Amino acid sequence: MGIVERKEREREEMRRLILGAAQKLFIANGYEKVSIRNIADEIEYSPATIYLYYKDKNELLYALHQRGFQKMVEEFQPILTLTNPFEKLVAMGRSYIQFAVANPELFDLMFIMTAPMETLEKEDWEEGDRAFNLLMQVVQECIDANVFRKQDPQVAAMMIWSGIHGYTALFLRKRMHMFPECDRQQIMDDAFQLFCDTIRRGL
Amino acid sequence: MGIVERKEREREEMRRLILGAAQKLFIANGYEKVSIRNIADEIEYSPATIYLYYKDKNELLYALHQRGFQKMVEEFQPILTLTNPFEKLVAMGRSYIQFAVANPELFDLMFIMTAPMETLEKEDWEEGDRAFNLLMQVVQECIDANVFRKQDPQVAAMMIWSGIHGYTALFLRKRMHMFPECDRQQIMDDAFQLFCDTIRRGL
DNA sequence: TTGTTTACTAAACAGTGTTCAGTAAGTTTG
DNA sequence: CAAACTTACTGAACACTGTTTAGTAAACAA
Repeated sequence: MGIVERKEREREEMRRLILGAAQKLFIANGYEKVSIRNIADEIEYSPATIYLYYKDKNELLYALHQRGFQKMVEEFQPILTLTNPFEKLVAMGRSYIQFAVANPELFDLMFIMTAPMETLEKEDWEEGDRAFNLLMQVVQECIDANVFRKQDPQVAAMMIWSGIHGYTALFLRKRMHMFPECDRQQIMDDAFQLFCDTIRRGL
Repeated sequence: MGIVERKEREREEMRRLILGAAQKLFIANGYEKVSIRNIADEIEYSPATIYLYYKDKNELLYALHQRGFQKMVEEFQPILTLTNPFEKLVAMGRSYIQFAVANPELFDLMFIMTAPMETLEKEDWEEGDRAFNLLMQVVQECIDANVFRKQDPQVAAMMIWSGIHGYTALFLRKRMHMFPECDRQQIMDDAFQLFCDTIRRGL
């Protein structure tokens, strides 16, 4: 009897339905319009039903954050074919920023909002770990190619990620509002370029 | 007749009372416990009264964010007496991180949360501008002292700020949860050190 | 066919920011 | 001093939020 299997499938189907509705609302109207009631309306179920498939809103946001990582990893795929390790690194940084500017709300969910992270209690952040390891690998390639001096790739990767993440976070969270609006993008680009040049020379 | 002056004083007094209560709740219980109703309870007024002194919650949060900057600038004061410009820069970075770790909620309000920034419509972010100029000045000193090569101090300052802000934001928003808890502080410190060494060599 | 499990929901709880009509005290004017 | 006006304040409501619980109807197992 395949009943339990069918039920399992239906359950998975329902989780996808909920998540899909959440994603739709999220992309169309931004984070603040994604309420349990709005999701419930969208799929024509009662709000309480959602709690039968996700423990709470944070868990749902974590699942959405996972979809964000999937999308990001897909977009990063072409870069991995580059042969020059430093160029690869720069391309990754540029893509990180581009992804953030093109999908600000999704990026926010992935790297800034605390809500989705509240679900991880003891176990670690898998999506982050995979993405970080990808970066670390490229840093190692740069070290092997003598672009960077010999050092701990973990620390170097952390430093690079922080550097790139810095503007992105400041920009998205409106912390470049001391500059006139027209200049902001330019300053960000210049600062990114300068960061690349600096680690090229100094790391 | 000094009545309008007295009323003005009383108004200012009331704004301080409200802000003080908000600050108290904020420091004692963190951001999520700071609701208009809680503030009203604290000062023994009705919630509606608060709206006679602050346009909305964002304006109140902006005022709180200003207090944060005051506190931060105070803590930065001793550093400005240092004579070596590069040492001064490193000390500023270290203090930025220390401030964030010691006052995570306040730092969040100052540099991560969007709510307080929603009040600025066309006018720019004064507190940010002042702090950034302070940094830019020190960067200029480093250029003058030939520690850094000749370049646009604005872009260089932006790059440095982003670099430092990066870990801080990632750390506070739980994006170092791929590392075991005991290692996080160490990795952050190492990455900070590496960032300092790198800009020393490459900027 | 009876008994049990599963899937779902209406309604409530406890909170949130914000607005508005109404009141009471303070101030000015005749 | 009394009447008119102004200011300061509040109770109650509005429209939301996440979440829980008791109860129902359908699906399944015995």
